[in-house]
Amino acid sequence: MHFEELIKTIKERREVMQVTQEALAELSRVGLRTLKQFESGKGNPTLLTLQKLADVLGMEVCLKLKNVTRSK
Amino acid sequence: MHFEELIKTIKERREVMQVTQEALAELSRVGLRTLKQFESGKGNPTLLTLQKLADVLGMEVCLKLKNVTRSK
DNA sequence: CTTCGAAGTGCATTATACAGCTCTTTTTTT
DNA sequence: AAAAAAAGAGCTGTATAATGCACTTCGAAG
Repeated sequence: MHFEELIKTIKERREVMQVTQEALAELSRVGLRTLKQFESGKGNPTLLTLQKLADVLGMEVCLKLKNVTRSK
Repeated sequence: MHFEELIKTIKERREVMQVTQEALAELSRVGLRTLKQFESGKGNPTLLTLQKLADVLGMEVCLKLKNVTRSK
C-alpha cells in the first residue's frame, strides 16, 4: 500500500463509520489540524499518529511481505 | 501490530536477508542514524521512513481491520 | 588480549510533524 | 436559496524526526 492508498483507506473507513474528522480527532487524541492535513494528502504522519487513528477505526498498521508469489 | 512488533518485524526481516543496518540504510536512502534509532526501539518513524525500509525488505505497510470475527 | 565488523549512543543542526486558532470553501440539510 | 455542518487552508509556536559525525559497546575471529 503506498501513501495515497493508506490515506484513502483511513478516510473511507472513517466515512463508512460516519464519524467526522472532528470526532475522530478527539477519539484518537490526534489534533484536528493533523488529521485534516493527513486526509487531504499533505504531510507525512508518524507511525504513532497513524496507529492512533487506525486504532479508533478498528484497524491496525501492519507489515506484510510483497510478491508472495513472484517478483514483479 | 503495535510498535514493538513492527520494529521487530523489520529487524528480523533484515537479519533474515542478511543485510546490515548500514546496507539497508543506503539501499533505502534512510539515514543510518535513523535506522539505528528505530531498530533500537527509540523514536517514532514517519510513514515515509517506514515505507522506505519496508520497500527494500520486500514488504509493505498496510492497514487491516481488527476483530474480523468479533470484538475481543 | 587484540582486531574487526556491526550495532548502539551522545551531541548538534535542520527539517518538519503536531497542534491550535481563524477564515474560506465545500457539502449537506432544511 | 439560505443556514448549518464538515472539510480544507494560512499563520504560527513547539516538539521531535531525520541526519551526520564521532565515540562506545558487543560479539566473533584471530
